[in-house]
Amino acid sequence: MSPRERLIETAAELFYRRGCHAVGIDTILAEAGVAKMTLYRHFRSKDELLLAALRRMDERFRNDFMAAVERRAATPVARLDALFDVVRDWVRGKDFFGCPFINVTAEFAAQDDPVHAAAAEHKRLALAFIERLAAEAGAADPRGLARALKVLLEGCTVLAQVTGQSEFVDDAQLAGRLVLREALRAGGPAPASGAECAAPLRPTR
Amino acid sequence: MSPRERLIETAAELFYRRGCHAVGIDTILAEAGVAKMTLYRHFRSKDELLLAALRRMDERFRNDFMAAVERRAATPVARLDALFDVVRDWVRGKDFFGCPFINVTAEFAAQDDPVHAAAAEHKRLALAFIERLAAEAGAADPRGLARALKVLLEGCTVLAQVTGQSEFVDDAQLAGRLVLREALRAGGPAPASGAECAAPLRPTR
DNA sequence: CATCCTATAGACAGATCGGTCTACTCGATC
DNA sequence: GATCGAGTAGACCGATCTGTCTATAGGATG
Repeated sequence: MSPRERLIETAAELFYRRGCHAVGIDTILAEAGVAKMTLYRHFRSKDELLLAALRRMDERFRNDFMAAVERRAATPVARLDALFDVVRDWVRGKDFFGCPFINVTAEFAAQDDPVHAAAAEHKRLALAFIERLAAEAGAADPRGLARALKVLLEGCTVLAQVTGQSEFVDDAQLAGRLVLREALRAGGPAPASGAECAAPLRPTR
Repeated sequence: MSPRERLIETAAELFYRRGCHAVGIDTILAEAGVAKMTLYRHFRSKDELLLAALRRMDERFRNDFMAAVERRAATPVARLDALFDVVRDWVRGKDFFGCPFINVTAEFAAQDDPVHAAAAEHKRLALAFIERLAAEAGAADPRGLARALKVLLEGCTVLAQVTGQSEFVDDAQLAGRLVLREALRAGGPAPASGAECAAPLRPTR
């Protein structure tokens, strides 16, 4: 792995688990085994390294997330439910420290800050993925359904982070099934595909 | 206002809007107009000042929040809906920088850190308030209803913070009414009080 | 008036911060 | 073999960080 790659990977991990302002450049350099001059040959500043790390996290996170959802369920409706299962696995992991994109906005509160903007862009793309699933599922209002589910997903993620209780994902999933059922009943052209929602309102695991 | 009070108030505001690690002691001292020795006479360290500021924010936040909810609606059911209205007012304000308790967990990720624990305690108390309302509303499962609503509230708060779109509160409120209707239908002893939920599924403002 | 407590102002220490600079090594290419 | 670019090691700079120290002022209480 090239020095540049090692820097981005190491920065992404350290920024995520310790916070951006709490991690110094020297720590990243030591962990990555890279000289300081090499860092500044590739990036203008610490903030640019942070931006690169965020872009990397965005790619990886969305790819992994989408792949996990699609691996877990086959139909669009089932995948909308599987969103919560994937989040559950995530928040239960020992490497879970909340959503990295929410976390950076806590340290870069200004909306027009490039770091904050990168986090907002991630949320926009993640929402678009859910909306695509919602459209495939035949929801009358895919955008509204996606936004409601996204609210539930974000909510259980932060509550799991703050309280340490992954059970909030179960509560979110139950509410999600309610929302899903309603959204598909309202104008779903394929009532048969909604059958999965009539299943018992329990987390799948 | 005593120097101690000025320190706590100033620290609460600065930590909230700029982040804990991004704000230095000297900045707080200058803003509060307090000498450095006075700070260390009242608090052992910066972290203890942060803890005091968090406790202050917890008290004020929950008091203001509960008062706003009770001012806005009279019945328990209506108050459960008004939770979202209060959050909407909050996130639309220019002094909104996300939930301060979520924000500190981004900078103090360790669950056993006192700062993180203070944030978790705040969430526990805030949830208890909603659960009390849910019980008064006659929900068959007050705990489950409260947790579902809390997930929605947290979710729309963080999405408003990251994306800058307060409309996520509307989506959350719509989903909340769905959850509320279902929770009251399941075992509500007072079906009449659930009439408010049969109202049009639109944000009240 | 004397004493005591609180608070102030500001110097100071030791560490760490982001960032720059020089000197050197290594490997590939011409 | 000479050259060049990328990377390394580490000194170095000015700024900033948390926290301690001294000296002094003012107000309340004895």
